[in-house]
Amino acid sequence: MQQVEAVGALGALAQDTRLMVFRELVAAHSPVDEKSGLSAGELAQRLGIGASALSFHLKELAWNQWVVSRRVGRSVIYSANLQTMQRMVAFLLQDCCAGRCGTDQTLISEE
Amino acid sequence: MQQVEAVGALGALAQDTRLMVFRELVAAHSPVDEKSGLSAGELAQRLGIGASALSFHLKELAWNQWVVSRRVGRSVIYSANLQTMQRMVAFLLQDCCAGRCGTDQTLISEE
DNA sequence: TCAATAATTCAGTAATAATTGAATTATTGA
DNA sequence: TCAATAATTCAATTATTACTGAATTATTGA
Repeated sequence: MQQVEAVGALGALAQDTRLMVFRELVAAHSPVDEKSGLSAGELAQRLGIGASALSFHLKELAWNQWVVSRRVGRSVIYSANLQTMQRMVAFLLQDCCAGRCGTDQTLISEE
Repeated sequence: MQQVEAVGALGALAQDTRLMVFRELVAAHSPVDEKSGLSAGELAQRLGIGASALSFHLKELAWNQWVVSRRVGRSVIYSANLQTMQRMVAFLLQDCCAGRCGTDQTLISEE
């Protein structure tokens, strides 16, 4: 990850609605179940957000790779992309303690 | 960590200058050396930022617990607070996969 | 104490971002 | 094909945020 990408990604999460959406999708996540995730409508209902606003925020999250989407019939299913978390933490701790404290190892458990 | 705190903390890092500052302090970090850190002036020089703007951004980082400061003579020394990173990742992955994928374990190496 | 250094606060300006409702696009079932 | 459902885009408004330079506060060495 690079600086500009990191600023964008952090900004994408730094918003009340988007953070709620992301955490809802993290909870709904499954590394094994291909069908895991929540539709835009389901998210709107659970979190009490207008469809328009939600769509705006989902776009922001998707653009910054926090979520991925796929269409299933009339619905669009969103799911969390946990790899972005790994890459973000690795970026933030790059050169930590000038490399002397070993944080460059794997930071979150693999899927 | 709670939602409002997390939104604030993420927003604090989601800015070009502040992210540079934080990463500079992460690189300068040391878990053992009590005197580790960089003065505001040193940071301003290294990153090419005006003193006024830097002060504004450091305040934001400090408020959100990404950095801590201490006065040493005329200088104020800033250093990264890595515990906030741990707390943030734990918050973001809370209930991950509804608890089935074990990310709730220690996420970054202890200091 | 006084000049110099280090850092922060303040005021004004410019740019960015979130929210709302209406309009639009896409997909499906009858 | 047509009405209904799901989601996104658009336009306008409001609120936040970052930056600059000047003024202020704190600390030290001569």
